[in-house]
Amino acid sequence: MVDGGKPRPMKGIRQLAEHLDISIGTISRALNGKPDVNEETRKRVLAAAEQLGYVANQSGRSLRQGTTNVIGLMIQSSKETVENSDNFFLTVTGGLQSVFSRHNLDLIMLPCPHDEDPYEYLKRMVARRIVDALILSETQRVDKRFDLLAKAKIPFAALGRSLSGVQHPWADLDFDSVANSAVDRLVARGHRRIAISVPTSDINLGFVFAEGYRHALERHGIPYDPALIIRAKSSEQGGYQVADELLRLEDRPTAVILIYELMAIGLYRRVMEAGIIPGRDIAVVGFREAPRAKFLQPALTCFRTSLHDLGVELAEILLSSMPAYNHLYPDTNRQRTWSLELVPGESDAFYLPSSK
Amino acid sequence: MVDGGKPRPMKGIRQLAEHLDISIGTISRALNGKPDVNEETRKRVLAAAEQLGYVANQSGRSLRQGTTNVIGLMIQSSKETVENSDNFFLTVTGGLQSVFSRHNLDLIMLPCPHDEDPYEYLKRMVARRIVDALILSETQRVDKRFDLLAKAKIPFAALGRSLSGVQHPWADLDFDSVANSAVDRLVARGHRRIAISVPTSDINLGFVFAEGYRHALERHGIPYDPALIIRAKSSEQGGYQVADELLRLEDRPTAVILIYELMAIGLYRRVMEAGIIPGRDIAVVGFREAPRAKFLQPALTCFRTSLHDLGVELAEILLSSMPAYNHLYPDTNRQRTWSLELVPGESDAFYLPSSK
DNA sequence: CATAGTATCGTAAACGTTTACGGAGCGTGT
DNA sequence: ACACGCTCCGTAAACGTTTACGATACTATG
Repeated sequence: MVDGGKPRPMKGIRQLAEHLDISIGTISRALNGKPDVNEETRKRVLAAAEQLGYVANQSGRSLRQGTTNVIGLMIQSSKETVENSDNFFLTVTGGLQSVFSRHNLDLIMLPCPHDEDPYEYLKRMVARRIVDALILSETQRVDKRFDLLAKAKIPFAALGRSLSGVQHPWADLDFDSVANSAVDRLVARGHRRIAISVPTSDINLGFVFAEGYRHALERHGIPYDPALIIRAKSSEQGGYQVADELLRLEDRPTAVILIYELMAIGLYRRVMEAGIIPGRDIAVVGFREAPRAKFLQPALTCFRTSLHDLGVELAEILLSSMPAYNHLYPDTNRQRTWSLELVPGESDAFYLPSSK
Repeated sequence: MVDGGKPRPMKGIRQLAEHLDISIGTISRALNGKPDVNEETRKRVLAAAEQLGYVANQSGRSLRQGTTNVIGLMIQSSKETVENSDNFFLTVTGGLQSVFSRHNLDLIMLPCPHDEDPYEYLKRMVARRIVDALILSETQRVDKRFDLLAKAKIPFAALGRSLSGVQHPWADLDFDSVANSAVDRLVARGHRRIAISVPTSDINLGFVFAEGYRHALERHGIPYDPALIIRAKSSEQGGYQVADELLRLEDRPTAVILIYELMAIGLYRRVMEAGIIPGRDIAVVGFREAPRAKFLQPALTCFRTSLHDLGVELAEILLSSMPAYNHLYPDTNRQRTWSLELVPGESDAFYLPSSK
């Protein structure tokens, strides 16, 4: 057997092997940190790989190992839900990656097209085996996607709770306590008719938010009025519509809780058109994103949190439910609500004269 | 034939072949629409695949074909971008997908972690051969990534121009003409000291914007004052800082052009703190996102465009530079600026008394 | 009947990895 | 001398596809 010249240019690991005159098996072991390889040769291999710019072909590796080292984050970006969702996802993504990168896992975002059914899209992605695990977001109240993933035996976690697949791992903002403390704060200022905005879609956070609101009212002995639950898009336009609704109500609320802070822009606009000054004639409390709310006029009272850290938490929850990694995250609480901190502004600073 | 009731999930093409008693070659040909297969058997194969939920394993296919049918969109989500990107990426993504889906191409987003060098990140993604082609965004004035992609012979296009790789395909908003018409409009209202905000980073759009502004001034014979070019983050906070700078200038400008509309929130806040009313004492023009600007108080004059259609355009540009698809997009202009439409608001509606 | 052509299908070889298995070399203890 | 264990490395078989090639049956043509 003459292993003489090079009849044709080899690619990949074979070329590297030929260049070093080492077998491909050893090369692979050296690169993957396997124990049974001389440290001396490992150094040579690593150096040569670096120099020649060799990186293992992912398809070959995936095919052999049955694993892709890629985690998918599915986002729906549907027109109806949250229009300003990018920085939300990108910030959470940062937290996710800071954990995944420690395990050489890459995160990719899977944006489901508007015109495709999310369930079918997910089914396709799962079947193609392009990712090892999945993170779902914008969870619906009942969400068939959980059943699909459970049946396909693909590890997953969710950014947001859901009623389906009760035991699924998730991390979620604590909508419940936010609604509670918002109501507490407003009641302390003399408000009794408090409106709340919820999303138009069936996204579960809307229900959780509304339930928290309802419980808080109960606690204060304030009657619950369904007319004060206003469905609107989570955008400036939605805020404008919320104000429209408020103005139409006969016994007009003195306060309103918005589920998304940018809605305040539209709401401010609309009530001021009606001669009503936010922070003087009507109290407004928003949700999330304190740094932005600070610059509204009047500054919006709202709730701050670190979406980055929420991402970190969610990543750990996911890894703890992946067989290959769960030993690293032994007793992780797999269902975790993430708290927010109240940031007082001027939008609800006044006290109702009728109170006390 | 007893149909047990629950068809268990298939592992691969071999089991499908066994189930149908057809060779795997024929199965593959049938599924991929190859000509030399009987229509009758093709129907049988498709039906069985559908029933058993068989979808080709992507790794196997990629390995054999050397192609993944996946297009990557790299986003950097640097701290600054995170704050202002809003639904920018998701909207463009929608346009991209509407084209790609016609060719059975899936789009994934590749978010480069904050703490990783974009160049190294891209290099890794390229080497792993996880995508067939790439779309770059947030292009820098000089951007080494283009050289990397050119050398790796990976098809690519950019969302945004760059000075490097002069001949690279791109689609970009027409910052030049936006700056021009903003200046024209302000000059027509009597303004001669017009400030402009640009991003703090080296992202190329800032330079293009500033150049357009400069040319417009030249056209009107207005002297160019570097002090009127204000670097600030593209966020509410950035807008606040812009206002700060403006107030500090001795010969205070009467108008300001913002590169990102949300900056107006912070700017409004700051100038009003100084007793200056936007739309009366100072003219403000913003860039992009007319629907949102409408709800600011006073409504912001800005420029509207369809980011979705920009995505469509960009997708076609990319496909036209991919060998496998370029025959479908024969004479596509591979460098395309995308125009915007002025949406008049109230923020610059007044005329300077000194004019005329 | 021989031959060529056509439609359809099966066979097997890739694609680039990882890894189970075994073998060579060497040291050590009996 | 022998057995044994250890360290290190090469060999070859997978992983699930696609596809070049050839085989078969059938039809048409001479």
